[in-house]
Amino acid sequence: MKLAYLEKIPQAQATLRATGERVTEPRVAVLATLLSSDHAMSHLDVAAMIAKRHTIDRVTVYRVLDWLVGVGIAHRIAGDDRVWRFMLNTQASAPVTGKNTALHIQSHAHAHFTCNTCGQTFCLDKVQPKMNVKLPTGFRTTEVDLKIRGQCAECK
Amino acid sequence: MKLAYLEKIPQAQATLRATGERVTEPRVAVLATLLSSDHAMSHLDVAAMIAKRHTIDRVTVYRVLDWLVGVGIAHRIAGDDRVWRFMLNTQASAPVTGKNTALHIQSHAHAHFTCNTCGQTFCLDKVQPKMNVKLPTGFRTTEVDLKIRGQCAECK
DNA sequence: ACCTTTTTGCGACTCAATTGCATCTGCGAC
DNA sequence: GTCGCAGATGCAATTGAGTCGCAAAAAGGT
Repeated sequence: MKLAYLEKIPQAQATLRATGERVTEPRVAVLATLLSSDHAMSHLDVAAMIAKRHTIDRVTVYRVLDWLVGVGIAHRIAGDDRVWRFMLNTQASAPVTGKNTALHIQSHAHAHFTCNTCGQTFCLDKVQPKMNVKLPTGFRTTEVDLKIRGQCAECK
Repeated sequence: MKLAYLEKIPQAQATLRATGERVTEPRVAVLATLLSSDHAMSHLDVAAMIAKRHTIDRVTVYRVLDWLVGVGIAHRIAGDDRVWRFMLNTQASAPVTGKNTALHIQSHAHAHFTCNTCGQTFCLDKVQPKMNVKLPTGFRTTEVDLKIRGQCAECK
């Protein structure tokens, strides 16, 4: 069962406190919103959700979202509509560190799925892409994103 | 050896003629520009390149670029700066058609490399990502993009 | 409760991309 | 060759995501 926004507030506060940074009301609200969502949200999605209960400035939402990315709680996904979407990190979505020309992506490479029908983007934590990618000589890898488009289970 | 813009014009005209659509001067110019580039170009890159010889409206560049994508000659890549970049398709970059839950990406999945230093994006045609991705039940795949970030051979 | 540092809110701004509309042009028909 | 018109272009105005500067507000240690 999916818990709603309000019920996620304590968890959001705890997570924020664990960072050692300031626990502000907008940060709690944004994080609780992300916690209550199973798909990636744009800054506007987040702002609209919060606006049902509090007033919040769109710029603050942008800044909190960026800050969450900076401290490693969330990550951003480039959408096909040139809008950033945000989603919480999980253990399974740690950054991939490559070695040299022959890159062997161990596991935990980052995979996203975007539904062409409903437009929602999901983070495929359980997906373990085993990729054997041979880059041209002299190329070094620091990060890998796998983006899959298609239709989700709801939209078939 | 990399051929320059002017020398690519006949090839551009031939490719356009093959589509059966109108062969206009802006289309030839845009396509010749893409043909003369080894990396992905933004609409502004293209417009600036063409502007050295002809005058062209930015909106026309947008429209021609979109049209090239529509007829299957080029494809667009979402950059981290929310700017679209365009690159010609090659045989090796055909769309991937998935089957069902257990997706087995044969080959020719689309891979791009973006250099964190010089910012250029290359299409990795020679890369044959062998991926074995297991999607959640009910998800169907129509398209796959692999985006790799790091440093290119020039920028080490 | 006080003080310092960090965040927030607000307004103005940037810039890629889009839209509406009038004009022009590629190209098939004659 | 030139005529006609569907389709393409140019221009001006608009949209909308994201950013910046700055003054006011709030977090958290003392």
